[in-house]
Amino acid sequence: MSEEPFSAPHTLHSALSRNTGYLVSRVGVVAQRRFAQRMATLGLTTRMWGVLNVLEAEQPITQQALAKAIETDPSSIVATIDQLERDDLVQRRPHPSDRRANALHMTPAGERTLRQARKLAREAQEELLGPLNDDERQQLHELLFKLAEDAERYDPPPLAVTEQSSKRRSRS
Amino acid sequence: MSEEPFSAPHTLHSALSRNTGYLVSRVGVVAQRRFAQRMATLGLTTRMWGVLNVLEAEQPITQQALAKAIETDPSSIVATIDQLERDDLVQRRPHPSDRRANALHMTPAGERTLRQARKLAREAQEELLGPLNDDERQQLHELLFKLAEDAERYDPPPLAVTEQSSKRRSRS
DNA sequence: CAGAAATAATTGAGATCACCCATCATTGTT
DNA sequence: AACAATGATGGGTGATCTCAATTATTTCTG
Repeated sequence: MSEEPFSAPHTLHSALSRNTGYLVSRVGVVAQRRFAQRMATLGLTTRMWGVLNVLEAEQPITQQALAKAIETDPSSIVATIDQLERDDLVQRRPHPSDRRANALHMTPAGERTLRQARKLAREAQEELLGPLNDDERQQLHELLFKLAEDAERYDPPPLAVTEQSSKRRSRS
Repeated sequence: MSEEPFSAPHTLHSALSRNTGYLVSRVGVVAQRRFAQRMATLGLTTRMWGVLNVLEAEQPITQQALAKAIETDPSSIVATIDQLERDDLVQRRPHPSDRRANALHMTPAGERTLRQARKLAREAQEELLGPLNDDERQQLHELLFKLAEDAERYDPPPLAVTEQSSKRRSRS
């Protein structure tokens, strides 16, 4: 009897929201979208923001290392750095011991922009986590961190699917 | 302060993983990617999976309502239904009272496929939530659900920004 | 030490996808 | 009857991701 033929749609459908995976994914894109919007204010993309963050922590870094750190294709880094260099937020300098590589450095302007970006990031965070109290935020963060850590260990990026598996593997 | 010049990259950088927003987003894409891979096994995309789920819950539904339910553009629905119909998982029937609309119905094959898809979804879920115990899973789900609920209320999908008055673009 | 293999940066070609607009048929409104 | 709103659809655009190929340089190996 409770089966209305063409009932109201109303988003976040229960049939889907049962799946935690669906929820992470969904919340993830919304978070990303909002974040991107905020960052656009400073002329930054999410990736540029990522670069600045990593760069601040590991000042002279190589583009390869950077690519791994922000989990993206090395070829995508190129354009990102191009942009950042154009905006004078980052500099490509010659790597001291490897002439193939670039040593990426942040400029003073880059640091300034990063500070502003941090403010926006906090705002975005606040907006996203609005409905949660401090305890819950803490919990959520820890849980997600575990997943992120684990996921990454297991996630053999969609590339290199079934090769001869004759690839040298990194060993830490 | 030990500042190694070109230290190891190692993914999931601390500078980024501090942001819960970054974590959701990151975990979200990984989850989605894996999920999609699994679903591809059955010839399904994530969106098709979403359609089947909603459809099962609200049998005769209109494409518009469906679009809202799975949070996507109505025009994207068209191709999705085309595919599902081609695979004989879904049928477009005439809407009883509105000749513009289609009444979407699931076929028996659709139900079968959905059941199999559910199995895969459980597997994916299991893989994703591997490092968490039952309590934690429960917690995570509830937290994400709150966020999803809230986000969606606030999220004025990137479309229909404000009115025609918001033509401002950042340029530097 | 020469030659081979691996690595760093880069370019460019597809492929995919989200978003948007215009169109057409139909419905609802006055 | 005229007009606005809605459902389905097609098409077009731009952004993004992925992959392959290229060049320069370094590292490995016999």
